[in-house]
Amino acid sequence: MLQMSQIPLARRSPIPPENCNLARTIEIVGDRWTLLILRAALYGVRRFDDFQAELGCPRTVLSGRLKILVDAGLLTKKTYKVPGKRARPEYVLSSMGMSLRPILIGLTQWGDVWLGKGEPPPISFTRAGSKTAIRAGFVDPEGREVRPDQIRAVLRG
Amino acid sequence: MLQMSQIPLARRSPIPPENCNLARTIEIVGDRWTLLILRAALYGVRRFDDFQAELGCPRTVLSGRLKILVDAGLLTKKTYKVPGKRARPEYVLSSMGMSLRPILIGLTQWGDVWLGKGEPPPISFTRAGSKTAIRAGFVDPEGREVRPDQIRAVLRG
DNA sequence: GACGCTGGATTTAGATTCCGAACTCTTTCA
DNA sequence: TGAAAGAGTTCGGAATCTAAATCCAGCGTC
Repeated sequence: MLQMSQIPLARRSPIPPENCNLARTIEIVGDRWTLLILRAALYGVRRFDDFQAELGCPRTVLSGRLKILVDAGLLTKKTYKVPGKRARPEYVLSSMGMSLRPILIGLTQWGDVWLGKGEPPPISFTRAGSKTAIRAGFVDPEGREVRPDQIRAVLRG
Repeated sequence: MLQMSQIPLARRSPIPPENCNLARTIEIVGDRWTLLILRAALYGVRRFDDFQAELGCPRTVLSGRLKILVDAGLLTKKTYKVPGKRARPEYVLSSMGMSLRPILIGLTQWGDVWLGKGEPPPISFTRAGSKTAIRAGFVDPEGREVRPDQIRAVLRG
């Protein structure tokens, strides 16, 4: 993760995957169904059968993935009650899960660019009150953009 | 993906996963080994045995994942030749794969915050020539940061 | 030029996970 | 009393994963 144009050859990564926070993150969210669940959750889906209809995955897989996400802290299991119906659980994003939103948007935009087949993207993102699209990127502490070729990795110790 | 603080209940997402670029992206990179391969590649790993030593995954799985990434266009299969040795393939990131870097860095920083166990992150990112850390985020066309609660989703049509 | 070495990749067998459908359980409505 | 709806669990067969052994091609060596 050094320079954009050309990454020097390495035999191993500078940080062993065992104590890398990226690898730890991948252990949780690096799964097709898990990511699709988070996608649906960010669009407001909360209920078991709604997730199932949205994803089309086996109920047993959905059940397992929801449990993992609740245990990891990305989803919170609450109870909802429609009047005249019985109480049921719902799965809502915690702030831990919410903070993955920039990454999901970034993946969406990556797909728009590289997999979009020339069609305009079905969903785009703007600043509130504006109509021009925003994009995922990097900012310094003052909120100014840092272009990809300016990024440098710094190892601790 | 509307407002940060409270997402309204939805029975289905506004975009069916079949023609959603996020879902298409997840089909490619939504896999534990694939993401770990991309992580290693961004750190400069290029050779089969180096990937294998880095990831510790079965060679058959590695072989399959590399093929998927080459077919999808994220990796390019080239040939390298050490003098006195025979020519061998190496797998280098294409610009398509390179452009995933902000997302991988974003995932790293998400892990630093939520899975870091209080330790300072082993790797951080700065602007070239500076020492202050940068972060993944959103910018408008003029390069100014857009804070998460200012983001709005806009559907086409 | 037969032999071993080395790096890349496939084969094989067994364990795990996935999938799809059916089933369970509980409360509410008719 | 019966039927419906929501949230799961159970179960057998199919696909995938893992680990280890094997294959394969070219280079250096003798």
